[in-house]
Amino acid sequence: MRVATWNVNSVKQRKARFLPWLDERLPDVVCLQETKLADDAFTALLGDDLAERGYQVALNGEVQWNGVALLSRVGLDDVVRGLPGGPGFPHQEARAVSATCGGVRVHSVYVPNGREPDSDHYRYKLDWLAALRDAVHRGPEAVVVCGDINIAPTDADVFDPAAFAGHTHVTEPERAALTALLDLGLRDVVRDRWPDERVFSYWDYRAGMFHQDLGMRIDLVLAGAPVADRVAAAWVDRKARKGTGPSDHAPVVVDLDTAPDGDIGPVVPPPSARGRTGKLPQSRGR
DNA sequence: ATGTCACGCCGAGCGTGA
Repeated sequence: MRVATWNVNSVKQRKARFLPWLDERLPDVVCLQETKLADDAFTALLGDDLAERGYQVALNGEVQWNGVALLSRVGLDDVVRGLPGGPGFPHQEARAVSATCGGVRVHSVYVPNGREPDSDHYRYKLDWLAALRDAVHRGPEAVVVCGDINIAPTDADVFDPAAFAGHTHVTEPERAALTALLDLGLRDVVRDRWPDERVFSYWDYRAGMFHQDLGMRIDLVLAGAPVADRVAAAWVDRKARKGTGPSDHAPVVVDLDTAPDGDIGPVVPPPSARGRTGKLPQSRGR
């Protein structure tokens, strides 16, 4: 089972990059962040394209900012939108959606940026992370938290720690909030796979930062032990950051080996085995 | 001192967010 997460920075602006990427990488589960689109507009934009490819869709979007999605072709059950009891700014924003896909509880999250240390938005970020921890804590051990976490776990996850001193994404309270989440038994599977490599997932659009590989690793896949033990590959898809019209984030891709009991969840037949339209039933999720 | 994008707004360029 291939799980991918990608902050697309507007799915409307990214459609021409997203669909070819989907057809090349063929992920079974896709977590999207910063879709920047209300749910009806998302469905109008991509509903048919995703149904043709066998994906069910769970959405939590809003008109202008934020927005997350969860796509799955290995089942999409028990969808939860948002973080129950989570904080707002001031209202609850569209930053989380979760569902059970192929036997794994999958969370697609877009953690608040924090803007400036000790700002209202920074405190909101810490509160939001605490609510995420609570939600994961209440759920099963077979869990994966995927998304734009907006925290560089260590100084090795930024191109120059000195350049980030006093800024968000690297402060002790943010890292402590991430550690509290990891302490539930989650593992940062990309760092586990590449312990000593320079691995970034985000590069500012400005100043040729990508070209110089001056980035940060803030898009993470955090897996509970039953999932982390199945990781066969974990990597950042830098190719998706190249060329024209990219997001400022690259996708993170994780392959899971077959579960110990051999249950890989519902299997979607290939297009040739489908009906005349090549389409599968749509998700009933809004 | 954001070398960039993307958003709404309603018709262009500005304020906001990252």
